[in-house]
Amino acid sequence: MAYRKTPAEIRRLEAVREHLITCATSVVAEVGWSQASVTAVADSAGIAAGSVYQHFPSKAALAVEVFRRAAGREVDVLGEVLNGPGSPVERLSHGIEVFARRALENRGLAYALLAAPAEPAVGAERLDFRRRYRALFAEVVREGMAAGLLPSQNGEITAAALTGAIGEVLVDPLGAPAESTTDELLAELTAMALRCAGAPAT
Amino acid sequence: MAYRKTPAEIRRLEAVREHLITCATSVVAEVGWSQASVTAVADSAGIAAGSVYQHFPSKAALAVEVFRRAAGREVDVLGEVLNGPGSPVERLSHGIEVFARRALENRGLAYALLAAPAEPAVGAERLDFRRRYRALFAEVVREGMAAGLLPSQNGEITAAALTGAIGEVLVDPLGAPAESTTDELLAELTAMALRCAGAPAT
DNA sequence: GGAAACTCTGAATGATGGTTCACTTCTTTC
DNA sequence: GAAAGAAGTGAACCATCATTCAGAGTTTCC
Repeated sequence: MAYRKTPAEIRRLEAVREHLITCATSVVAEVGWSQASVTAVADSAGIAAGSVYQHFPSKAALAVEVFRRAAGREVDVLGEVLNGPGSPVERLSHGIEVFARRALENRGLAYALLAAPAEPAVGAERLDFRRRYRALFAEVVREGMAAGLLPSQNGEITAAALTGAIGEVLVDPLGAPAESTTDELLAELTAMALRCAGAPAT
Repeated sequence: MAYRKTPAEIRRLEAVREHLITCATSVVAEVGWSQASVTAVADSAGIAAGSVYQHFPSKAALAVEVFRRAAGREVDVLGEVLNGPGSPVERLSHGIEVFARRALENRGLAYALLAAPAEPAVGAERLDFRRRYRALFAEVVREGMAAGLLPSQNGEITAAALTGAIGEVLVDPLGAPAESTTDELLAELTAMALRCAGAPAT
């Protein structure tokens, strides 16, 4: 026995891996998936292209990890709000506002997560996360119906519609330069979502 | 002067071009953009790969033409209904039903137009057509507001939301095998859309 | 210090798939 | 029928990147 990774070495490698993921996320947020070559990502992290393969078996695996980390944060935040305190309708409204505000504050990343062209592996991951958003919304809609706050409806379909509607509304502003009327956009978006779920006008 | 295309020859060439577009559309509907290689498309049309370049300067140009033709038909049909007879709310409901029914009847193509991963040129075209859908919906929403049938709202945002919502609701069933409950889906979808625009419950 | 085991490097490799082109085949005109 | 010009062919070409790998540099442990 002549070599055994010391704890410090293990930590260093882990840190490099994390740094790589962080840098890759930045690159993707800036130039999109299609322009985020292994070389570009490695350069951004200050390592050689070949070294990427010490941490990930393939570019796709790295891309999936980048997507999962970033999208996972959003699902977590949204779930936190949607399952938090307040009436179902309040939670829905607040959840959408928080989601949209976060997206508008990090447009590049949001666009990458929501809509930017990506390799198949990332596309599959995106579908999976859309399903999670749907599930979160569907649960709130069901609770709203149970509480008599929302009219009878197919919660799954409304949830899918909310997911698509929010994405579409955000994507166009995401492509455009900084929107001066963020607040109006958020107000209209949440109002639309409440109508979509059938919440009575305030 | 020793050669000059005869009218019949011009027609023949035009027919070949049309046939190529038709076959390319079928291939895309069946296997998606990413699998629709020049060779596959040419094979399907019964010509050599090189011959494609007698009709289009690049694969991207052919892909864009395929997209425009197919998406243009849908925009036309939707516009026809949305600008047809009836109250704004009726037109909106009917338009969405027609759009969704057509999509469900040609799932492969609908998926290709709405969501399938595609090269940048097609992606740009997709954005453009989404804007057209939005414009059509926005006009109906405005008319509904003017007629006092819909509450005050930002028509552009509602239109974007409708576009995204319909796409999202359809895409999942589009991926799944034939839905036995098409009618229920259509009913829920139109009901959701009317709520989204703020039409009073029937 | 030195052998063993590992990490890092970046140029070479390889796969993919759009595009080109020398050549063949077909059309037109005289 | 023959020359001129165009369309059709498909194998070769080429550009793009992800991936590999032989060698250089580091770390570990005796």
